[in-house]
Amino acid sequence: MGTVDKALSLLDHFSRAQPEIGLSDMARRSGLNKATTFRLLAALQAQGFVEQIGSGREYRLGPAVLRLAALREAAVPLRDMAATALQSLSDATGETAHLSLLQGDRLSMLSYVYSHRHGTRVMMEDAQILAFHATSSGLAVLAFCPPDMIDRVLQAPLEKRTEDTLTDPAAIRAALDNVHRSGIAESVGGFEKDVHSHAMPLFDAQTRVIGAMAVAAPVARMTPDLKALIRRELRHHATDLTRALGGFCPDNFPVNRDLKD
Amino acid sequence: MGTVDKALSLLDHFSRAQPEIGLSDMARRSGLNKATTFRLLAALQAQGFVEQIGSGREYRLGPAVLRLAALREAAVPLRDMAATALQSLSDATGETAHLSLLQGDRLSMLSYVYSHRHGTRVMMEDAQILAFHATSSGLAVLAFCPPDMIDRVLQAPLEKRTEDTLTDPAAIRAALDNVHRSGIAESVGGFEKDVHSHAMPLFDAQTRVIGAMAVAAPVARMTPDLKALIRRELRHHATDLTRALGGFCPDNFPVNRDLKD
DNA sequence: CCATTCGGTTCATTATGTGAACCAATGGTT
DNA sequence: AACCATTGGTTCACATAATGAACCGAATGG
Repeated sequence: MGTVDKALSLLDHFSRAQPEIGLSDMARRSGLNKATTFRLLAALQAQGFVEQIGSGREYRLGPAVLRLAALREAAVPLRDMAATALQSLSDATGETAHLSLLQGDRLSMLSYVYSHRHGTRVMMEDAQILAFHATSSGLAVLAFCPPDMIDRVLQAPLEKRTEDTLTDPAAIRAALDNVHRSGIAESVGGFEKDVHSHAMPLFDAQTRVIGAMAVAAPVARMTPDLKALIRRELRHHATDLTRALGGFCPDNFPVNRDLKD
Repeated sequence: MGTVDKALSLLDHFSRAQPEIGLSDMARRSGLNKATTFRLLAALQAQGFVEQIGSGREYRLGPAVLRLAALREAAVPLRDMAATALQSLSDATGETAHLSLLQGDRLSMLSYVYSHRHGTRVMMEDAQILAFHATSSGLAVLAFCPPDMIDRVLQAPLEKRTEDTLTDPAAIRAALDNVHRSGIAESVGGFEKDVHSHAMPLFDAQTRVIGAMAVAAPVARMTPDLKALIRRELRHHATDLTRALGGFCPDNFPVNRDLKD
């Protein structure tokens, strides 16, 4: 692995739960030598990607990322488009709609919109990393990834989030086949115990998968009617968004195959 | 310069005017070898910091920065940053530093920090609403507001807080012109009789004004030296905070116009 | 149809990053 | 107060990993 990769991958250890990380801690998490970690952090700090709280204290993400994000948003108004698409999807289904983006080998949540139709709803966490095997979004994306990436993902340890999480590679591959056939991935309680979610992949101009759009509903509220509604709306909104982003569904994608599978 | 620094500094070449940059172009701008540039961009791309538009096309900022920005936002609330910036500004000047935020058509104080250097100091009131025409913060913000908002503010009744408060719309517009030229607004006794304050606007990622940072000193203590110090420090701290918040000064902002730092 | 671009690749050279060991400082335990 | 286990940070001999001139094939375009 190159030096730059190591430096950038340090940034991945920051999360909502761990917004600040000390030097030794960071070295431990990343598996790098402490001296190496220090120099990498120093380089990141020099460019404003991380900063230190006080004097000789922990590191956290720096202001440079805000600047870059603003520029990215100015160049690619994806967030705006996603927001309106999610709003519409959430309105149509009465459930939580969210959108995640594939970044390298990771899938991270970009944004979400709640519906206010019901007193209960599935809550989302900002900028969360989604496991491929445990979420509908993950399955939707993985199904259309290159085979070598699927292999890579499935040979890594697969965390058993709940008792219903799929962790057997063979079972997951079977699920991916299903996704390929219907274009929609489904996960019942794989991530959170009482969440039933559907997801559909999004594609770029080269018909590569770039992320997924999903609807998450409480298991208790799921009925055949709601399920049909969600699948219909999801199909509609996801293909619309793919098109709006200038992307195309791949040839083998069951775009208008049917509406009730 | 280390490899990581070089890689990260590539990202600095993206801007609003140049959101997409080709490989050769990037090599030229950065002064690095084309092969080096390629490998650095590849590393950045692998982590999602840049992405390529089509097939073999230009590079632009990638989605990873969005994720990091979201985490930064969650980890570092605006209030904290304001507090440290104000503390530093107050320490540097020996006077009261405060920060106000534009909320709709009102300017409200977010926080303030006193200096303990002198026995007398300008006192602030929590969450106070600041009149645009009577305070340096108000003038600083108003100067960079859209014209229709300026009109709205100036046609409303303008309270004469002290005998020195500007209430003539024409005089205020003249003051705004001054602010535009120097980037700093000044008010002597306009709000409280013996308060001399300087303020500088803060901007968001869309270069819209979001508030102002200010230093307030007793009129009796103001000397040419102190004034120069305040202007210098204010300029420094305000632009820093704007950057730290991921914002940009608008093009017409006199960022480094004068003042030897 | 030649001349430039472009993005991307190769490979010998060496500069650059690496990590075990080592500080000095801090803080909790006894 | 002596102790031990931490912390963030530094050093330096060593070898890995970055470098850049030259090269490629594919688009451009005059």
